[in-house]
Amino acid sequence: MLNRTPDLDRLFHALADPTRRAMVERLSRGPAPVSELARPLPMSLPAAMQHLSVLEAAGLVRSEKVGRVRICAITPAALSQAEQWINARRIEWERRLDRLGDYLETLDAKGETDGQGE
Amino acid sequence: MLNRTPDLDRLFHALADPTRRAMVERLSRGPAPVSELARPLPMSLPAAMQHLSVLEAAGLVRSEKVGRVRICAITPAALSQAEQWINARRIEWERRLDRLGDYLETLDAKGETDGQGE
DNA sequence: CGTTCGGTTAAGCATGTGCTTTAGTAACAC
DNA sequence: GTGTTACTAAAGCACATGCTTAACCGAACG
Repeated sequence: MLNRTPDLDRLFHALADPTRRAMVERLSRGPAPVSELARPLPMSLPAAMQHLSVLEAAGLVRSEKVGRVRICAITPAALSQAEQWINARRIEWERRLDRLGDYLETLDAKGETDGQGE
Repeated sequence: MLNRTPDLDRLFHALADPTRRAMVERLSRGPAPVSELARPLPMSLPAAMQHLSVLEAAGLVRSEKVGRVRICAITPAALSQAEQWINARRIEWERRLDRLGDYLETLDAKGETDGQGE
């Protein structure tokens, strides 16, 4: 049921790098050419390109060549896929804590008890 | 402003592995001992333990020894940190598309024009 | 006591990742 | 045409990751 993870793998892996997150942050504010993405980074341009292709492989970024310049832009849908997975986990444990709450309430009828907390 | 990323690194990296996500999924439904987390996995127990320590290092999982058994549980707060980062990106590009929308509306007063699209 | 169970540590290895430098190619400027 | 700009492709290298097996430890059980 949960084996369809090839793109969540790529997605989270892409986001696990500060350089790549910086690129996504930059692109959230609008499209940019490769060289502009690379300029602030402490690495060579080929290295930046490699990060970029990881982002593209993850579906987070889309790019298109215009003349000799490659313009990059984010693909919002990909990010929301990651968000959905996280959300699904939260729903699960919230429901569980909810049931636990119910259970503790039934215990509450008899006295004070707790096994929860930071 | 965005250089405080040491734990987003660990967090996304931890989630980038299907084995580790499976563990988180399992733990979302309730605490479990190490051996129960490891049982369904196609790998040795030490390998599973290593994944587990990645999850702990990322702050996603907390564990405690009870007798000779180690009980593991998720730490919901960590997940929401990842969610927040994703959300922040969405807010940024939504605001940007919003401004673009405004801009296109002002153009609309004069006629039909577009520079945006797939 | 000794044995099994659950977990832990350590060493070793194959592969992957993140960078580098070097050497291109295509578009634009002159 | 030549030269510069912006990107791309390829090779190579240092280090990290993900797994293995073997050996070990303390808790529980007889």
